[in-house]
Amino acid sequence: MLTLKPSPPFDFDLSAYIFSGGDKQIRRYEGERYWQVLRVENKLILTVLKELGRVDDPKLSVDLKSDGEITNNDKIRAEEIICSQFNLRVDLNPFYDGIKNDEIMSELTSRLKGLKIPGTPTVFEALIHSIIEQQISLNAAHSMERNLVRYFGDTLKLGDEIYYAFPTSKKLASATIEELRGCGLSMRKAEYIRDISRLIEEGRIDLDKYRKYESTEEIVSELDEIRGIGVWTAELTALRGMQRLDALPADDLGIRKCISHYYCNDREISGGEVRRIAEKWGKWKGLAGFYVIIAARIGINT
DNA sequence: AGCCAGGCTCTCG
DNA sequence: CGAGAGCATGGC
Repeated sequence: MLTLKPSPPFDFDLSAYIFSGGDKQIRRYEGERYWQVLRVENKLILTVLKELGRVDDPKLSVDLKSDGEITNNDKIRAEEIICSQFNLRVDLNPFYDGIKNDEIMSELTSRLKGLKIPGTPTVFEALIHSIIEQQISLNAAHSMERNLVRYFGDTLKLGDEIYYAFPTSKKLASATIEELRGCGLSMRKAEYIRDISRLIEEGRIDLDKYRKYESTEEIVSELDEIRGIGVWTAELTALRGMQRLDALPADDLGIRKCISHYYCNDREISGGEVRRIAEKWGKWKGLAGFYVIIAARIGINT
């Protein structure tokens, strides 16, 4: 068991709330607990997170369970992944200060104080999710994501419970198109996912190197050159997988609708208009976009 | 039933 | 080149 000290303010339950409908054997938030399987040093560890403190003095407990020994090094690695994934070390105060002149955003942030983006443990997972979520409804995408993880993901058995880890690039690189299509994916998406996984296995793509990049735009333009990845997919991957809080998927239908709801009276707006509105949020525009999405989802009206 | 849904690529003209 | 068809499943 670990106890983490996130940078305040942090509202874990609000931040994990989007996983309420998740698969119990993959990742889910329920009864004030969030759980998922992490791959640490090629070992599968179930991590269960729970908030013990308060928004202004947060303490996050992490329970680790595996089918073998968990070393001290494993714990350190798991802690590192969770801190990064949930943006625990990010101080939200500069964001709140930075959007002070935006009345609407100020209202939303005061109502959603402590909300941080819950990302993915790996860049690869964010990228595969983003590809699957291209164009189709989230419900359809989530069903395919579940199929993919259940079919290709390694299992962790703890007593009579079984959990699935997100598949490795190695596993997906050797998948057949038929298997991937069997998860509900289109021919195209099956190809994108297999081919990108192969490029990673061949060392032609190094997703983790992007974390070191100074500029998010540079990341997006490089990812954009890969077949199957457009600007939208690259931005979403940077936001959820690389904790780039300045990455705003402006062309996203949900973002466009929600920003219009709060800023343009629900008139249909373009990605370009979203980018223009988002300029004033500066390096926090991806995070601000997430606030707007969550605000709309839980029905905050200004 | 049929149409749209957090895009992207490929193919025509 | 720019526009337009095609894709997959889930939900309304």
